Parts: sequence; structure tokens; C-alpha cells
Amino acid sequence: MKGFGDYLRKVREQRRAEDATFSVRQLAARVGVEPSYLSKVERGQQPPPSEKTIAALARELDLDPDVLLAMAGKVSGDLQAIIRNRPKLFADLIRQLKDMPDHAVLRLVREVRDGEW
Amino acid sequence: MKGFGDYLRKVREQRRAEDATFSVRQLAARVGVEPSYLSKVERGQQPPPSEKTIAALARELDLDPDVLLAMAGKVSGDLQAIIRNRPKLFADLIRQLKDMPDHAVLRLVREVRDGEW
DNA sequence: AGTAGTGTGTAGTATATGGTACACGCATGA
DNA sequence: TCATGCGTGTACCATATACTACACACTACT
Repeated sequence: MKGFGDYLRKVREQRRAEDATFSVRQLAARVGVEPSYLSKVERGQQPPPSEKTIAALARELDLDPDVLLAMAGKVSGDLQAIIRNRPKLFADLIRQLKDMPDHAVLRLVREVRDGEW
Repeated sequence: MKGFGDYLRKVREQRRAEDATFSVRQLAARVGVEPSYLSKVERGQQPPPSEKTIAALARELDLDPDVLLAMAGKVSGDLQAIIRNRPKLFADLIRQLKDMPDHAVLRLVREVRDGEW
């Protein structure tokens, strides 16, 4: 499970190839943490940061926050809030979708979005 | 937001009316915590316990664990794991269902369960 | 009078979380 | 050579989480 830090470093280096402001120091400054902290996170010497910091990283690096949070072993607070509002409903639904293939779930997403039901 | 403790106490007292083993002390023992701790939780002097302890309480009191967890401001780890496995998919779906009425979501649950799609 | 069981008050604790502060050595360019 | 920026090592820290341990006062029964 060395995913989060390695991925972060990889993406940052990619951005940096085009834009020198994606150094550890400058990115850390924009994100609002100490450079040494970000460095350690990237090398897996520290566990992934808080949701807030991860969201800021996703913004700066133009990544999907939910995906980045997932790599950090977290689920965003707003999703959790939605589930907590109607726990039985959402718990049942999610557990039933657990083993469904991606395309099936995706179809559901689209059906709901397009109001075809 | 005094929900969790009050609800816990209410339900425990209900059970106790029929079964004297639902005292703070005995329930605490079965659940695996100190009586004084459970007492404080019921009176809101301590924040809700861990997911593990909440699950044990739900078992003993015959409550839905997801609902009890929700009252404690939590979402069960297994649901989170399902979401983390396919974050984009589930995040999109859940956010789209956020403002849907119960019966609509419920219909979806049933459709998936019955394979009508 | 004594024993058992009840709820609760006070105090303390171990571990995790999410970082900060500062200094070091290296590279680059003026 | 000297300032600037770089990544990183070491040390420390504040707050939250999730409890335990123990004593106390009360009630009910025997």
C-alpha cells in the first residue's frame, strides 16, 4: 500500500515538467503545509494528510478529489453526510452495488441523471 | 445534537423493562466497556464510542448498526471500503441521489435487487 | 447488619492524527 | 562568492479519540 505518496510525487513531477512552480516547496505553500511535511507524505514517511489538505492538493494538481481521497483511505465528508441522512436506504443500495460491474453501476448513474425512470 | 446518547438510553430502558440484564453495568460488560463509560456516553458526557463498540451495542439492543452509526456521526467502514474501491462511480451516484425522495431511491434499490434492468 | 447490584463522579491513560519549526547540504545563476 | 531555491532530516507538539480504573452513594434483599 505505497499508493498515495508515490502517486502524488509522480503527478507533481509531471506538472513540474511544464511548470516549475510545482516544486515541493511552492506546492506546499499553496496547499498550506510545510514543505518538509509534504516531502515526507510523498515518500510515505507520513500517513496521508487530512481531507482538507488532500482536497487542496487535488485542486492544485487538477485531480479528482474523491479519487485522491480514496487513495488516502478516506471518503469525503460530504458523501458521508449524505449517507448518514438516510443510512438504511444508502447502506442497502451501496451493499447491493458492491459486486456489480462498473458498466452496470454507470448505467444506473446515467439513468438517474437523465431522469429516465 | 443530543441524539445518540439519549436514544441509546431510551432503547436500553425499553429493553430493560422486559429484561433486567439491560442495566448499564451488564450491558457494558456484554459490549466490552466500563459501566461508567457507557453511562457517560448515554448522558452525552462522552462522544459516541468507536464503530466497533457501536456495532456491539447495536447487536445487543437489536438495532440497525448503520442507523446507530449514523446517529453517532459515522459511516461504517465496510461501506467506506466499497466506495473507495470505485470512488468516481459511487461518488457520482451518491451525489445524484442526494436530493431524490426516499421512494425513488428505494425503487432503485429494489430494481437492482430484483435484477430488473 | 451485611451483601449484591445499581448508576455515576473523578482522574488518568495510550494511541492516533495532523501537522510545525528549523536546520542542513546541494545546485544554480549573477 | 553569495544569494536563492531546492529537497529533506530531526525534533517537537497540540488536539482528538477511545477508553480504563476506582471509589462513592444509594437501593433492595436476606
